[in-house]
Formats: sequence, C-alpha cells, structure tokens
Amino acid sequence: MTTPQNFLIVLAGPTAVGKTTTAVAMAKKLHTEIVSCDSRQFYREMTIGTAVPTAEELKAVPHHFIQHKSIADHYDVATYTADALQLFDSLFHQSRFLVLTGGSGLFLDAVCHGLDELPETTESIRQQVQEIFLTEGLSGLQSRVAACDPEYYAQADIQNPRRLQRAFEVHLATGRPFSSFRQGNKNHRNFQCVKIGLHRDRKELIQRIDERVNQMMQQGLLQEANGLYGQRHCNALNTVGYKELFEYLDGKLSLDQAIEKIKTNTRQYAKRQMTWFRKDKAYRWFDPTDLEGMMVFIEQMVGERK
RNA sequence: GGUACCAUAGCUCAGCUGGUAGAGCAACGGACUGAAAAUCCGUGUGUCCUUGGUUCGAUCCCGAGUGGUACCA
Repeated sequence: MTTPQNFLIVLAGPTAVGKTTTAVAMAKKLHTEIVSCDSRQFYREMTIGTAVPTAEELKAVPHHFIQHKSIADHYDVATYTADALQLFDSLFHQSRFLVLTGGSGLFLDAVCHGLDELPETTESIRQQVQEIFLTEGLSGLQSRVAACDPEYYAQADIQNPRRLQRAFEVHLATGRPFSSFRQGNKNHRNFQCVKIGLHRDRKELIQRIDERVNQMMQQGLLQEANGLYGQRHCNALNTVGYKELFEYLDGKLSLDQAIEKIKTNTRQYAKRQMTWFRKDKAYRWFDPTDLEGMMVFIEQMVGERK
C-alpha cells in the first residue's frame, strides 16, 4: 500500500506564547491552511478579549473555526471534533499538511485521539441536574452518582460538581452508568499528529500576558464587554477578560482591580494549560522564534513515516 | 518638634498579657472524556523590624533605636 500519509501539525502552548504568529509562518512554509482549536475564538461576538488573529493574519493564510459560532449557540468538544474531522477530509486533498493550533488541551486531544461515543443529553436533563446542585449542593450530586454509578464514583473527582453533573446527566439520558461508556479507546485517525509545543520562560510569558492585557484595554475591551453585558450569563462569556469586566460593570471591582484580575487569571490559565500539555510526552518543545527547528522536526517525523 | 497607634508569609491581616506562628488572596504542583479561557484537588514558602533587658523560655512583657500612619503644633 502506498497511500500518502497526511500530517496534522499540532501547535500548542499557553496563552500569549505566540501561537498565532508561529502558525501563520509555518502554514506559509507548508503551503497550507490553519485550523483553530481555541474554544473561545469560535465565537463571533468576542474579538478583542480572545486575541483572534488580525485581519492581515487571516488574509495571509486561510483560517478555519474562527468566529464561526455565536455565544448563544451550544457548542462542545464532540461537535467541534466532528466538524474538524469533516473539514480535514477536504483539506487533506489539497495538502498533506495541516496546522492545528490553539490552547484548549481537551479539544486538541479530542481531535488527535478521539472521545468515547456518548449519546446526546437534552437541555431539560441538564437543567434538572443543575437544579439538584442548586438545591441540594454537592452532596446531592454525590449521593446520586454513588447510587447510579459506584464505579465512576470510586475514581472520579467527587469534589468537582461538573464531573458529577455530567455523569448523572448521562445516566438520566441513557439509564446506563456513565462509566460504561468510558472505554478510553483511542479512535483511529487517518492522519499522523506531529505535536509541537511552544514554550517561553515564566518571566517572559508573564510580561507578554501583562502587555497583551494592557493592549486589549487600549483596543476597547471594556466597550466590547459592555456590549455583551446583557448576555453575560452565556457560558461562552465565562471567560477571562470578560468576567472580570462584568464585575467592574456590576460595581464589585474598580477598573484597575478588574484589569489586575484579568492579568492574574490569565497567568493561572496559562499555568493550567502547561500542566495539561506537559503530561503528553509526545510534544516536542520549541522557542516560538525557532521556526527552523520546528521544520526540521517535522521533516524528521515525515521521514520516519515514509 | 510633641502625642498616639502600628511593624508577623509576596500582599491584606489573625495570634488568649509568655511555650519559636496561622487565615484569605497570590505563588507553586496536580487533575481533567460533550460547560474546558470552564471546573476541581493538593502544598506554608517566615531573622514574627533591630537591639538591650526580665524570664527556665519572648512574636507576646519592659527600655532604646529605626521605619510608617494619624492627630496636635
């Protein structure tokens, strides 16, 4: 068999490390396009606070999944993954390389390795479970999951309402324990993932974060947030850069306090991202300026596959 | 210049008139299967301002010094 192997170049890294710039340069070299894997750049209502690629960047290289959804839409990892795989089918006809870039670890992993098949749950089930949490608190969720799925309960993070809610939702929707769906199977992919991590030392990253937040404020982040204030309860707006400004608009923080909090929360987000990426030993780490090094690495990986 | 109050973790502060200290936030480490920029878990990192004294023993009591804050001049 001599079917040509396709390569998905995964470009990951913490927020503000310089993924967008690197991705554009790399996509140009590879004569291909960019698929975004950023769970907040999906939404067209958010522009400044999500550091969406600039008009020039978007013009230089075609991008996909940038602002293709509304914050009012329901969108999740599974739907995104299906969308991405479908898009790959057509894009890999034009090029054997594709650049996937973003900072959402779960989404990147889902594209590369897949998720277990799970049936849809409904909005009403979700609200029903939310109601349990609101009225009975964490223990209400714990006792229900312990009863309907002791196996999951034994290994789950039972302090985390999100995990328990999800498990109980699936149980209500299917009548089966959540754990029975969790096979942990890797889905087959008809492309090879080449994982590249972008890294900067902590001090430098913090400085870039602070500068970027200041820049966002100059670009009018407050006005953007103000325009979205009425929709602040949308999940997509539970996002660094917006939630803190909503607190300011609510009179809970001064503007300076809100800006400081955006910087802090962004740092903490970057830290969580690094924790996620670090555990995946397949990543090869590069300084964002070392495009040459990345290209050599890609050639190596392609060579091994030949 | 005088008087009063304060000085404890990176920050804001607790600490029973004596037995070498703790909260929140930050920081650091971790988890993560359809809400993921979300959500959750773990860890105290310290010349208790300096210096004399009292005491078996001082973050704590007394004296002096230094720095700060407030009020009075």
